[in-house]
Amino acid sequence: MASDFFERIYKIIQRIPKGKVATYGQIAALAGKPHAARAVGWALNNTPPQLDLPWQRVINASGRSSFDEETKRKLQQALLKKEGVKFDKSGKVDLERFQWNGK
DNA sequence: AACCTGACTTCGG
DNA sequence: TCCGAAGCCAGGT
Repeated sequence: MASDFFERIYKIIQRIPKGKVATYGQIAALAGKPHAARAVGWALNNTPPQLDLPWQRVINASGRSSFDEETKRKLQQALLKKEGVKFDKSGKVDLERFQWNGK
């Protein structure tokens, strides 16, 4: 578990400012592995809750929540809305506007 | 080492 | 918009 890759991912996610979002692929790229989007998802799914990571700010390349269950999608959207991120009717985020620039 | 699964992404149809 | 297939990475249900 204690791989550098994970450490980098955690740090990167913690750098995402409130009111902004990032995609799995983007995080993977910042972590040094442009094609490890899936691994990022795996990492998040296995992240200890006590780390208090803003996981809600991580969404897929379509600007949507990747959860199957609607209850979880709603939760994620609710948390983001509270931070100022807006969703359209279909539950999509305007990435052009809310995606974190990486700085 | 091989095989499977997954909070992914991209391309076609 | 929706679905399937292929490519990619890490860990082991």
